Amino acid sequence: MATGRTHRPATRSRGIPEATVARLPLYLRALTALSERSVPTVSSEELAAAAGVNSAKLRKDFSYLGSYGTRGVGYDVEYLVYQISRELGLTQDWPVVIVGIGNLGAALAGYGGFASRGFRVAALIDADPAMTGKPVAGIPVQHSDDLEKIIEEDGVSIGVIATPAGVAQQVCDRLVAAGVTSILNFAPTVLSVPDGVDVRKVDLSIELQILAFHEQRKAGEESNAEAEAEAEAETAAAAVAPPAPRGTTGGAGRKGPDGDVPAVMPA
Amino acid sequence: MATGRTHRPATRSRGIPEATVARLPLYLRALTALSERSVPTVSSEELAAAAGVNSAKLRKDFSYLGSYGTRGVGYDVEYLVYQISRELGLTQDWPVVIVGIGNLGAALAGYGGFASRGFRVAALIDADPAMTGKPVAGIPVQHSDDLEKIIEEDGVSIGVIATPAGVAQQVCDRLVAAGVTSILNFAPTVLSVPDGVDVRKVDLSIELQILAFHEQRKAGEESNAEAEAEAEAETAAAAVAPPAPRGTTGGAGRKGPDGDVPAVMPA
DNA sequence: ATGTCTTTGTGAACGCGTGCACAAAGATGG
DNA sequence: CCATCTTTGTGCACGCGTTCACAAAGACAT
Repeated sequence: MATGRTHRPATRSRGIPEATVARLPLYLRALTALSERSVPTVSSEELAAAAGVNSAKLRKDFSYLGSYGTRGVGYDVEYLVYQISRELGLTQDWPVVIVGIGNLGAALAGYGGFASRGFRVAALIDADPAMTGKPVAGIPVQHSDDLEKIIEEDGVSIGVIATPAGVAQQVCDRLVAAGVTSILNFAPTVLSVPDGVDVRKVDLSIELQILAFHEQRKAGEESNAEAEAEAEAETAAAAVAPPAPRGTTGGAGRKGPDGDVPAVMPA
Repeated sequence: MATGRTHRPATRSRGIPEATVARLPLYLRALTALSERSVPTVSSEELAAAAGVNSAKLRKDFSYLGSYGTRGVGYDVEYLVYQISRELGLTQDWPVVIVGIGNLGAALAGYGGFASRGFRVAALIDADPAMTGKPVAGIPVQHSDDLEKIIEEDGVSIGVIATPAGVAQQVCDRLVAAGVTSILNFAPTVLSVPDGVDVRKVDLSIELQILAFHEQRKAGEESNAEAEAEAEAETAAAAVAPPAPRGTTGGAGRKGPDGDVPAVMPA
């Protein structure tokens, strides 16, 4: 999960739980795959397997949408594709602007998964004048001076930020001021937005860090098979690189106002 | 959040809740920013604001790691950076391979957020012979024939898949067979892996679809201010594009409009 | 029509995550 | 040394999400 919702905390949207909404695209993908293979119907068990979830969960998810299945048979693939698409709002056209055409922005511009689901890349925007006019994925890059004009003319309500972290907030502000109400943020920053604007964040390095955590745990488990492990590796760690917990009062402990402090060099 | 864990369902890892682990990188980022500005200490309130979370949640999260704060003062920034880094396993070096050097793979290879957090790009791998030897982000691309050798020689345990969906599963199988135990998957497919292997998924289009859902809801709310809205737009929608609820034998019907095929083009 | 068999839809129980609210801990000043 | 003030750490309650398990619904055969 590279995901993390930000705004709109636990507000059930129109009776459909957030967790369910987040899984609908998953079902939709599995269903379109079946549709292409001309499979007419599918059971909750089969579809759940294809989507990588539990079948009970899938049935409950669908129950929020309505009773679209047939007992004893399963779900009609085409019908379900349509119902989910409609629920997600994919039956209409969503113009999207991508701001920041670096490697990532270019990758996004060329990503087939967008166009295939109702998202249309209305414009690519970059602050670098050298990029202006250069076609990326077949679309000419426009200069960020025209950001407001582009958004208003095309009625864009969804913006993707793929800029460096330093300028993400100001880009965000301009997008919002121009009328964008949903933002997908790839920059590693916390964006602050007014009420009514949704922000979703995708952070590439966070996912890796979570993997590292589990990886470390796996490695630790197999070496310290016994109990011993439980007793905080604190002492051992302290021997390696021990910034003092706090100046402390009495302790002679090396207080380090700016002690060496290991690793994690600045981004 | 663009994210979604896959394997390892609700297993509390060593007493630290998954939800907390997922937030640690967030805190770490905020803390390193403070560290760069040489801020010595920070209160839970301030740090929570910087990380975009609730302060009670932050304190509870930290309480799982231990008592690293000082009442009446706050947390020592440097010390906390170290503790979180250690908990996440970032004090050690994690060699990572990226498979599939298209636009996205190239973006990942050059992403600063990796190197700055203990992740080292050990190799870039692509199946296209034309790519072999070509430097991307300063690292020469290697051919996928050498995948197993690279992984074993470098002791790589984390792999990133940025290939087209069609080959993601086989790439995954080869990675796992060669010894990789954590996988970050950018291909829009459900990967199946043996027990003991962690998979995390980042799907760019899923995030947009979730945004679209909320966007649609927002738009619907303001236009249908009254009750009327509640009564399923079923009939109206059916008039627009109504695949029969149970196509049965007759209508083979509209094949999937979108070639789902994901892109993330290989070269 | 009737019975059997498959699969959905959901009531209910459970567990995790979140947020409140407060006591305990320590800093700071007199 | 005592009083006051700030901020942490956490017990507790609540709500969301997940899972189980089963009754109801329909297909299908006889």
